[in-house]
Amino acid sequence: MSVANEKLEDQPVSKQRLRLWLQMLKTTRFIENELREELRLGFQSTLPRFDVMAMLDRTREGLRMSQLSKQLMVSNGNVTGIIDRLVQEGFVMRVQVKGDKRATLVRLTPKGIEKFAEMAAEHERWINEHLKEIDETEIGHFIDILSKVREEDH
Amino acid sequence: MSVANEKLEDQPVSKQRLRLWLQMLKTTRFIENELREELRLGFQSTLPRFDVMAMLDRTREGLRMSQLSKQLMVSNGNVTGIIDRLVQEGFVMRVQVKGDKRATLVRLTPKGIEKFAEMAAEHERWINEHLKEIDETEIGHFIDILSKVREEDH
DNA sequence: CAAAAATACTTCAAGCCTAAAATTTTGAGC
DNA sequence: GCTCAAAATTTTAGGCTTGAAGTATTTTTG
Repeated sequence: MSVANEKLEDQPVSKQRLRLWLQMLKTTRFIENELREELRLGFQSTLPRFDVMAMLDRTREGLRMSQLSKQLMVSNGNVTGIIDRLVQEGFVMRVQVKGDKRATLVRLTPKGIEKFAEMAAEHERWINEHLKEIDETEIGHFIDILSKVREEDH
Repeated sequence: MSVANEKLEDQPVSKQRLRLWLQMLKTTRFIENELREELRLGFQSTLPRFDVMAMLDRTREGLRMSQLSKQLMVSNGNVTGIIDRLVQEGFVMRVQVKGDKRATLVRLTPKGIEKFAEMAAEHERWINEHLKEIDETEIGHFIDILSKVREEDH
């Protein structure tokens, strides 16, 4: 590729991608702020707790701490603290894995399942409202682009 | 709208929007994790500090604390702590606004300008690499969709 | 089988983040 | 000038987050 090409084509695209990234960040931050507020006022809960409960709701038999932190892309030590508080509140319980005394299985309590169902219904409504401008065709396209980013990046 | 319609059309779209949101979150979290690591290893810095410096670099005459927190969409008290550390490191300085003793102007020091220039160049390269799968046509489309979300939501 | 390496998790220190309360200063209305 | 609401920022308490160090257990390997 020529030097002229680099100046005329690569540079602008690189700046555009940067602009796109800043928009992505701003938009997700905006929606996260809204959700945080809604969870706080409506359920006296937080986003991280909701995320953990959502993951546990999908796997009722429970998940290991390491699986949780990997799926949520947050550190190991972080999950420990969030689970501590959820256990404290009675929404989650720790169960020993038999055959491996190092591991812990974490699962929702009946109270946790009930609470999550309420939160999830509202959550879906909030998201649908915030993203209402994106139509069915765009959703698919958008998801494709996003998954390409994560695939490529390994 | 009929009940049948609601079941056949609204429900699925609402689920799809939810899925889209989860993908957005996962993708931005992934890229943020990469950037955090790169800033830490390459510059002994952090994402929040970089964000603040980026904002200050765009407005060399300085910004008020309140403008900073509004632009970055983070709380007032949060910015105080980040600026404290940047001042400590010598990259930022606080200047009194004359005519209003309540307000503080914050601006980059020469050392801060220099440091930021280095970081910004690398940062643009990292973003361009992570988003390399998104071509010029898609970028524009993507940005349009994102801005619609924030517009609509007020 | 004993030593070493790997795995699962927790603890720790430091930084980021929020909402709410506190502090200081400003600006109106009297 | 005085009073008081509004504005700009900091402080505070509590929760989230990370990377690194620590503990216990399991697996590998010599």
